[in-house]
Order: sequence, then C-alpha cells, then structure tokens
Amino acid sequence: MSRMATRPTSPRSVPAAEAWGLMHELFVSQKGRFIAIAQEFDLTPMQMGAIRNLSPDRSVPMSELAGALHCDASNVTGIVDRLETHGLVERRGDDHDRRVKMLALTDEGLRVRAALAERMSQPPERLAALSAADQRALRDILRKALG
Amino acid sequence: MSRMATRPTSPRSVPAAEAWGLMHELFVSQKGRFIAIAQEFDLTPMQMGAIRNLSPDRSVPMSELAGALHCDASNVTGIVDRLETHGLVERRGDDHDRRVKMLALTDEGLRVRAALAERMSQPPERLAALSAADQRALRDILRKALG
DNA sequence: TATTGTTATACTCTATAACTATA
DNA sequence: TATAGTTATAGAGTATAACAATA
Repeated sequence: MSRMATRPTSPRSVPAAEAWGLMHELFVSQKGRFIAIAQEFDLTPMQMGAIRNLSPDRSVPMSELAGALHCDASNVTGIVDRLETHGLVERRGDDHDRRVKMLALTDEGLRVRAALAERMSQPPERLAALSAADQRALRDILRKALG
Repeated sequence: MSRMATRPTSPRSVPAAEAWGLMHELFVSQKGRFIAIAQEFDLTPMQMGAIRNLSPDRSVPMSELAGALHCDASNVTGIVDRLETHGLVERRGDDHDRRVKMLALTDEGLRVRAALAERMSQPPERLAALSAADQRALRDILRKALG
C-alpha cells in the first residue's frame, strides 16, 4: 500500500533538497565572514549588493537596481545617497526620459568592486579542504545548474 | 618564468572558489523566496533564525542564541520578546545562575519550526532540474565537506 | 492618468554604551 | 570586579503611502 503513495515532495528532488539544505548551512556559517568583509570595506551588506550590481560602463535606472536587490525603490534612494557621498556611485540623467536617473560606478567604485569580488571569492575552509577531484565535480555540477 | 610564480590564491582552491561563487549566486537569486516564506509565517528573517536554533527539549541561554545568530546579545532581547509575545518561545530561569535566562520553543513554536523546515527544504528549480545522478553527486560532495 | 524617484512614517535589525541583578 | 541580560540610543534596512516632476 505505502509503495503506491506519492509524497508531495517529488522523489526526483530529494537529493537536491538535502544538497540545498547543506548549502544553506554552509552559508549561514559564513555570515560572520560576510559581515567582516563588509566592515573591511566600510560598507553595509546592501551597499555591497549595490556595488556588485553596478558598473562604470552600463548605467542602470534606480528601479532596476531595486529589482536586483529585492527591495523597494524607496530604499535605493538612501543606499545610493550614501554610496554617492563616498564617491563610489554616480547619478546621471537619462536623455530620453527625464524622470529616470541612471546609476554608474565611479572609477573608485570599480576598484572597490574588484577588491570586494577578490575577497568574496575565497571559499570557506570546508570547501577548500575537498580533494581537487571533488572540487572540480562540485564546480561542474553547479555550472550545469546555473550556466 | 610565469610557471614558477605561485599566485596568492592557492591552485588547490581554484575550482572551490568558482563553486563557491556559483553557490553565492544561487543564494542571492533565492532571496525573494526566503522573504516570501518568512512573510508566510509572519516572521522576520532573524526570528526565523532564532526558531531554527531553538528546541523544546534543550533550552539555551540568550547569549548562546546571540552567537548562533551572529548578532549582539542586546538584539536577542527584542527578537525573543516578539517571539514570546506570539507564543512561540519561552524564557525560563536557570537554577544554577539566576542571571541567565534559558530559551525554549513552545509546542506551537515547534510546529512552526517543522513547517518552516519543510518549506525551506524545497530546492531552487535549477537544482531540482539536475539529473538524479548529478543531484546525488552534489549531495555526496557536500556531505563530505560538511558532515 | 500613469510612472520614476523622493520624502515621510513606522517598524525591525544592528552595535555601542550604560544600567540592573546577580556572581 | 566580572558577567547575563536589559534598556537607551542612533544608524541602517524595510515597506507603505503621499508627493513632485515628467511622460
């Protein structure tokens, strides 16, 4: 009888669910390091997210950044205010629609973004301790999922 | 010449760094879902974290929860206040040291924790879409890293 | 009328510092 | 004196609502 029942959680995703849980655990354990990195750069987590999502070349409207950060547009005003005060981000007018303000990284902002990416890319010890083969296999599977 | 140079980033961790970056990307993409789940349960992210770290059986001091949540003890007061108001958490006195207050989930808190775990365990579509073999391989490698 | 970004408001998270009560 | 938890304070993130400028 019980073999006939189909659980709401599809069997096809059971190992993925455990993998997801383990990744979640790994992330939670790194929260302290994320905060420490943000403090190294004198940035809040949201300011870090904004810098990650901007570039000097392709400027984006405030609303697009709000979407990328998963927050309301009204928050972006304050976040960008502070980044602009620190000279990392610039507001530029848009030629076609004078309501929108385009955001772009300054040169200094670009330097900060690169340094930040370098620091963030360092994997947790428990990942770095995996064998080279396991690391490659992990990377390859994640590439398949995300690529 | 260049083959003699050793980069500051050890070659041993290069695939791990890319894997870590991909996991980070996956997490950022799920932020909206995390927030939605928290709202379903009428909890803030920190309240969710607190519930995840408590149980009815093993009560823990406020300070230990602060450590688990990577925040100052003064924050825990407010977080626990609100959870206690909603009947999910209980403060209990400690017999040996009357300064410390032990935290435990109520029965209702335990129910919420279980429902929350069920909802959070659902993996992102891109992981669930992996082949069964890839899912298992991913899970097994992460078990090695975290187990 | 509808939309973009800002401002105002209110609540939560956050750390620091001062405080209470214990130890 | 030192420690566990609270309270007070101030800065930041958060959404909602009201607003200005523009479309």
